[in-house]
Amino acid sequence: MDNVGAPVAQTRRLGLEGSQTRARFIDAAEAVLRDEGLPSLTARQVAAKAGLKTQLLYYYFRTMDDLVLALVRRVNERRMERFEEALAAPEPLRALWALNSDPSGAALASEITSIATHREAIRAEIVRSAAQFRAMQVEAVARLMGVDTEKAAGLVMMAVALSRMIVSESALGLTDGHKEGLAIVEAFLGCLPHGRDG
Amino acid sequence: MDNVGAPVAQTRRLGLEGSQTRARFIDAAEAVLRDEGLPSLTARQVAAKAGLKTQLLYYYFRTMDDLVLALVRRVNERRMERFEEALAAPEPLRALWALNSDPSGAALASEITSIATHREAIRAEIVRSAAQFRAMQVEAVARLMGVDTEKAAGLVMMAVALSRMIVSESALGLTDGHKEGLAIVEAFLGCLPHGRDG
DNA sequence: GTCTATACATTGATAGAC
DNA sequence: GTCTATCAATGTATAGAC
Repeated sequence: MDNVGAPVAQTRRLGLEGSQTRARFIDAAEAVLRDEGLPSLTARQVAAKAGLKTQLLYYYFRTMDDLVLALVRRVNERRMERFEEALAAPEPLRALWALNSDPSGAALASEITSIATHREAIRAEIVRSAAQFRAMQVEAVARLMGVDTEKAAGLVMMAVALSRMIVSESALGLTDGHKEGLAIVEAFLGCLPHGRDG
Repeated sequence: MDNVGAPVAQTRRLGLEGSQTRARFIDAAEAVLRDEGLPSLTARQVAAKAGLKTQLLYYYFRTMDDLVLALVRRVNERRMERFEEALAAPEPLRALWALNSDPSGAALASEITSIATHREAIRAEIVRSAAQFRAMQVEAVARLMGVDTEKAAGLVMMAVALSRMIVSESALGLTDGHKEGLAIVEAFLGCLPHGRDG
């Protein structure tokens, strides 16, 4: 009957998941990660971007890793929502391509991949959500294009790889070969708009 | 006749470019960037990896940005050397594919892209060398495959994008769709080995 | 829920002795 | 060329008042 209802390994209070202030910290973390990059994703810089005190961040998140984890989960949730919206669009394949070609989403995805590569504590969550999203895209492409899963998997790999590279290079002002690369995707996907490059 | 041979805006001494100790710092910076990522690319961690004193780093490089710039230049020089070697190989296209699929090279390229995205002072050098390398690959592929420059540019974009994504995902233990994506590249390149995934 | 105050490690960088 | 000593700024994180 000892310690009934008492937190055991928790010394500090924590804010609730539904809190709006908590969401502001996640918003700020997303903006910092997208605009300034992983090395700038620090408690002080996130708090500054949110217009809140640094110490308040630790009321809502036990550690910085917890904040990053919350950010990763929210990015994935929103991506899933946008994926469902794309499937419901008049031209789902074109909408899926647009989703993958969104510069802000691609920048975030790139930074999150970087986190997965070097931060073990967060890697599993990122890998899990990436695999889930990939599988959903493959299934959708197979259905929409009427091809088998293997063919769809190859097409998705190619389209995602190409769109990521084009977006990240475009952000650097490097556009050589983009038009030509897209021509190949278009030859495969058939129904995509021409002349697109970002 | 004033200030002949005297440094004007330089308050601190600097080591020579040819120095072996300088090279050790660049080696260490490369290892840290590849293995630990950009946030760990600090003067102290680089010096620790090199087995040298942190302050000695500032004898060879005015700032950390100078060290990163020197690293970027050296990575590019070595890549050019490996590119020339690939062209001289018995099967140049296969050798070029292997060069682009080298995990250690791809990891470095990914981190360097991240630097280019967020550090203006270094971006120009990275973009310049990337454009140069891309142009050389396109020219080589056009010649080796007997296709025009535009077709070659598209193939290079696709192959580079796909190899980068496959390498970076493999490092995370994510291999879904890799086999199928490579099957498409192989259909285009024809002479590449089958079943490769790294 | 938010604040002040604080502890303590690490950061980039410099000065000057040897 | 390498060393010791040092700096202000920033990093994560905590304690406790309000």
